[in-house]
Amino acid sequence: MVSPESRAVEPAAAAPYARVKRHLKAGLAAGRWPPGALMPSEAELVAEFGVSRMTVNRALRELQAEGLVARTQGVGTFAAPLHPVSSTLTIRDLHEEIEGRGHRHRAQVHVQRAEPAGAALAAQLGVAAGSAVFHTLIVHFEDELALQCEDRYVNPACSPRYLENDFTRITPTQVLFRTTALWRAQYSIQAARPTAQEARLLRVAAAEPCLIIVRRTFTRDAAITIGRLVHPGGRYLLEGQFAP
Amino acid sequence: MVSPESRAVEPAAAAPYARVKRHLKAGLAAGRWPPGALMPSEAELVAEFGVSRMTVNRALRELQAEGLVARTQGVGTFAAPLHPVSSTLTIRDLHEEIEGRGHRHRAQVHVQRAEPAGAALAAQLGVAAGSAVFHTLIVHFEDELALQCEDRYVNPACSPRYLENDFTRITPTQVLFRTTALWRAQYSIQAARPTAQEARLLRVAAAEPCLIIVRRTFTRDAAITIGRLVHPGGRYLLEGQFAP
DNA sequence: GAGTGGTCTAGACCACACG
DNA sequence: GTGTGGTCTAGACCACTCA
Repeated sequence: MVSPESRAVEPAAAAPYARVKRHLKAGLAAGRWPPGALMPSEAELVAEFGVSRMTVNRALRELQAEGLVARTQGVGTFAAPLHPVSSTLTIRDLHEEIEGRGHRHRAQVHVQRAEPAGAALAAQLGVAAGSAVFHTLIVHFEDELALQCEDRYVNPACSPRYLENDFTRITPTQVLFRTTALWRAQYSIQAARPTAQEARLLRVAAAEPCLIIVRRTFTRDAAITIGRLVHPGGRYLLEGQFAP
Repeated sequence: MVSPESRAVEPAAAAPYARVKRHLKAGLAAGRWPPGALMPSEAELVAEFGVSRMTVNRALRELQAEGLVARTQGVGTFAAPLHPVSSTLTIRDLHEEIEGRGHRHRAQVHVQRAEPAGAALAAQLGVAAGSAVFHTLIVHFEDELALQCEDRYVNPACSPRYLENDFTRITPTQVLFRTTALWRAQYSIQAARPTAQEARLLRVAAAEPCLIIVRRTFTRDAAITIGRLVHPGGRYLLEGQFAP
């Protein structure tokens, strides 16, 4: 029963499900329904907004997906505790990031070959110990300043032609995105000193604090690659945001 | 037309929308529909699975929310480029994290008072320069090993009774979660040397690489708090996962 | 049993993009 | 115009929880 005119009056939240969502979000932000509190049932919202239950259900389902409410069948909908603050961290391709800043990206390739895998590496990549894996060691520069040392091992089964690329023109990340079906990624971030080799390649002091990201990516059943990304401290900042 | 018996045979994906979703996810993982490829339309999936359009629509909408497909009205559904690999990074409350490992958490409170805010800090917290803000400086130990130095400023308007807490018993994070309606968080992560004071408090060498997280949280319109969390390198590892 | 969420349907109207 | 996704409805059946 919403006339087109009334839509024109409030274009910000034309869709009924969005209106319901916005109303609930605003209430949560305002501190009505403190964490754990029982929120209105679907039936109540149906009556309040004069929409169908499916519409209300969609609003609540999306709030649940966003982690703002918790729902239990047979019990009700509750304001989420908000405890585990999960943030979205975007790891962009370095080339895009540098060019995005209007600077020039240059890559220096130090290693690009197949090597027999040691036991630990073979286990991590899920290949037989001693079998050949691809290895690249590349230093990325932003306007002549070393920004990242990228030491990467690739499972040949996932990207057989990996080594044929010219890594001064395309980054390993880009290659792997294009040739494999990424399924899962796992990473850890820590601060540490670079290895002697890394310090030399990055042209920093051996004691320079570095941000070290170890990242493993997988298809559904196999490991694609494991990479160690070393950034000189102060030259790199990971940034993230979280908004409900 | 799915009989109850056929459900019993495959309990893993009883719900039709989940079956459609699973089918599409599997196809994406298998490399059918490479990034950018046009995927089946809603009408085609309706015919293929013998379900209603709303059901198919829900499956596709959820895949879109998960970043696996991109949809454009009037055009179609496409396999997502997968380019911006966003990962979910969970910053847990330190107390829970330590206890979760079966260790003991102890907090040493060095500063707990109101202070006049300098210009820069006042601007970040959105208060008048020189007005009082709450300041806590706390070192967190895991079994007598310093794990984090937490230097935090709090907007008094958001948590007026902040200073009344016993921070050896409850962490600032917990207090703020309970007393404010968190709305948005923004953080940056980098590797650097600790300040002289931080090194002393953490009992590490001045040159020890540290993982430094600067985190600001906001309600909808005001800044709640800004915190600088310093972790001695090697004693802390941020971990994250990304799975479609 | 009453109330809750979980899900599905069959049809509908709309906005949009493209040839 | 045709095909696409975006959305809504009115009703339905089910599973679950709690008193």
